[in-house]
Amino acid sequence: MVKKLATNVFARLDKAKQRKVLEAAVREFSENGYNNASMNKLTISAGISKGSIFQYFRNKKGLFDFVISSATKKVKKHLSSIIQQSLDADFFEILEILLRSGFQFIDKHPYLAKIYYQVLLTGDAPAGYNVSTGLNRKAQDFLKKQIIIGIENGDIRPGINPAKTAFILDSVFSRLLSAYYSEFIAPDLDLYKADKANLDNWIDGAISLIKLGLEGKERG
Amino acid sequence: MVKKLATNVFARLDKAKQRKVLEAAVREFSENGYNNASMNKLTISAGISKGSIFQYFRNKKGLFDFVISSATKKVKKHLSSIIQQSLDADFFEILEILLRSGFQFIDKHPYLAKIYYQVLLTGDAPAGYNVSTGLNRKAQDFLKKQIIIGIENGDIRPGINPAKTAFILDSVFSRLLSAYYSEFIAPDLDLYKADKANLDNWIDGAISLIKLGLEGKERG
Amino acid sequence: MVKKLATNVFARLDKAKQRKVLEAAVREFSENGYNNASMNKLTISAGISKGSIFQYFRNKKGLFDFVISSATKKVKKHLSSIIQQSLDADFFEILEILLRSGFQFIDKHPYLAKIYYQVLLTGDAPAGYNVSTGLNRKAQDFLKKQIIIGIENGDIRPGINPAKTAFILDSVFSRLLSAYYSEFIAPDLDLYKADKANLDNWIDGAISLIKLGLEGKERG
Amino acid sequence: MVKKLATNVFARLDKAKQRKVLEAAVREFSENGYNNASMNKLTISAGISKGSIFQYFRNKKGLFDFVISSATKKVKKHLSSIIQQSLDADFFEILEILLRSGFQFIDKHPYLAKIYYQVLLTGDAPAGYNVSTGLNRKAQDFLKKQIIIGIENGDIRPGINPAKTAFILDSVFSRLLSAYYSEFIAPDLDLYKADKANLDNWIDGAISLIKLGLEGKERG
DNA sequence: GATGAATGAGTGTTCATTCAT
DNA sequence: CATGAATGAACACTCATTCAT
Repeated sequence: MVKKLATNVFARLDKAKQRKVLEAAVREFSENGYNNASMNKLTISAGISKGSIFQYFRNKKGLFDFVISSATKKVKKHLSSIIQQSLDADFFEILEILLRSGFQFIDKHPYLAKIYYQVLLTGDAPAGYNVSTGLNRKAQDFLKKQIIIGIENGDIRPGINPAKTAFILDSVFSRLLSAYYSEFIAPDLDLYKADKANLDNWIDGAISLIKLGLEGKERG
Repeated sequence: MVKKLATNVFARLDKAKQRKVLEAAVREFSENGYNNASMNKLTISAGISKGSIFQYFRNKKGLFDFVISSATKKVKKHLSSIIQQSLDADFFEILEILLRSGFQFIDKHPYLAKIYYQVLLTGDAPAGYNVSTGLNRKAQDFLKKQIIIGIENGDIRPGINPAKTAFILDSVFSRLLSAYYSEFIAPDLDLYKADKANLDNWIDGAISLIKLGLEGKERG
Repeated sequence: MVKKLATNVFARLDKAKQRKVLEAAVREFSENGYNNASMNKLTISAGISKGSIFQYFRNKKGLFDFVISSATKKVKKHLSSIIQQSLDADFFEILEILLRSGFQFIDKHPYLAKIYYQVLLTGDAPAGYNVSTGLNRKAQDFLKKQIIIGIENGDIRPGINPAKTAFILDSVFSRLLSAYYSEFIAPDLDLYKADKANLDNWIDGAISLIKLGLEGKERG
Repeated sequence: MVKKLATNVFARLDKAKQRKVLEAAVREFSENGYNNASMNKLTISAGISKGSIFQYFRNKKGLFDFVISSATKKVKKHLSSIIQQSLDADFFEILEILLRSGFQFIDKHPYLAKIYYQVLLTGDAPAGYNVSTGLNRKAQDFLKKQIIIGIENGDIRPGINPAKTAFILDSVFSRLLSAYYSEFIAPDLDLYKADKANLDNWIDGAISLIKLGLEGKERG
């Protein structure tokens, strides 16, 4: 017996309606976290009936899974364009591309990043949700691989631990991104919804700091 | 008529009872976040009556405020001992002391850090709660001040933006601490509940990386 | 305008589809009782659209009526073959045939008996459903008639009340049947899904007990 | 840690309120069966708030358990008086006492029997509810023991299987009781809410029938 | 000052049924 | 004639908070 996927119903819907529902869901989860998001309020803000949401997604977890997986798709699409741009770049150029495109992603999808970090950093997710198989690991794996290549290239000085360094770089990048979409992370630092000039300034500053820490060639 | 401060009543209580209530509250908020924490369950696990807790703290927000402020006191006490240790230390030694004592703080108060980062990173807090006035700012201010001193000392090379650098260092440190208390942040990196050897390894690695990025003197 | 009978549409359907729908309905009602049966789940397990089932049967009650009436037809068909077998039999042989064929009926239609007894014994049926016009009365009427004949024959001793005795026999028989399809009725008595040997044993035991109670001739 | 029993809360209530709630619950379960009973409607008919019921009994199953256990207590109390009366009685006198007191019990607690048979015969009970450990087994065990004694006494002819016979007697008795409280079981037989004369008539008829089936001494 | 029973709005979820396609 | 998306009332259950004792 074939189990009907919950999303089949949703997928057959009018595209505009799909977008409306997805946007409302993203917003609700983003603003309240998983457990505190209200299916009731969500249906109101999406302009659909209570029964419909559950017909589309079976339950709250189903909707959340859908939100996450559609977000993941968006991230992957985003990343593949980054990888294109990165082909001939050295390690620190790749870092810059990565960071810059992170900010761009937030510009395009302002609520997704918050959901992602909420899940990752607080575990506020459906029961049994496996956080660690997600994007976080992929991001660090990507960084790790680039670091290894960078060491081989001579871009990065040898003797550093690629996994740990990837983790640290990821920490910095993700906090920069968080501070870009959330006014509370770094008040007074002009990173929240920063304009292009400020952003460039931060990117340059962060990258050059990292460069000094990792670069393979002698200074001077 | 002067409104009695809620905590007055609580403060006059038997110390053991105070501790029991506070511990239960810390635990409940830590495990569930602010909005998802249940006052009902809390009273049961604290072994206290429902009426009493509302008498002591007026409402859920009041209890949360108390938890946060008592946590803040603990952090400050912790920090003042750090400052003592830091008097004759150079910048990078201070960093190490800071990081190391962060891990110690988590060992002593395993639930507090989680509450703190939950509030900071997801905004899961009482309506109108002002996150940015808290410890986060203080931590960064302390770092900033040390950086400025470090530049003056020649420990740190000039040309660096102290505020931004403080923010970045704070990002790294807080993520390291998070990964120490949460199994999901950095699986496979042996930082979650790490033993002394692993911890030293991480601390050394992180500090020396930062040193390379910031240090004032020529390498070699 | 003449209102079309709901079942007309259904009756014209492909026989295989009819069977699929009926079987799914029987199963759903049997496992959950009338009120707790779900039309939503039923349509899924029947592989039919929601609209169609309401077109065929108008509403839940209509479907239930159909299930009951089709079950009644099956029972009647079954009974008529029993009556054939019973033409030359004495009363206690008829009883045995009746009981034995009851077990056979359950083997062939494992879910129907449960529905029937659920309705009869708990009243879990559509609002206003008239239970007492059903098979139950017919079974007792049949028994009553046989008892009267048995008395006339001298198979059964005179002086007993045919209607009451029919009721009592029906009680015993129906409980035996119930215990054959439901594991909870008589645990430890090896009647639930009994094999042929056990079943024969029960039938012999029950019939000979009844014989002793009713038989017309002197013992010994 | 001691888990507070849900019924503690309820037990501390005003007796009149306890009775009101219990009666409403018994009625609701009796009229609708377990799954179809509505906690919402129950609170309304009991005149209490939704929150209260769940404070008293934790959940629907908890309330049901309480209803069943309080019913069981009533039955046991009832039975112990029967056992008193049965001390010097022969087997068939005991049977009569048993049946007669069954009718008396229904007079006193008109809804309990229905709940009991609903659970037993249809399995409409909380998930995981173990039907077979209940009163049913005890009733049959009691009958079985009496049969064994009866055989030893010579009241009952030997060669009879006590367990199976107990099951059959139980079938007859329970159906008689069912027909006394439910108008649908045996319409036209004057057993539903029968007056004393009718009841005596049924009891005599049933017992004498059984006597003929089981009695140890020669007829005539 | 301490208690804990009471509350009703809120939660996620399922339901039988309708009706535009 | 078949479909299945839409619906809103109903479900069991939890919540923070109140207040009479």
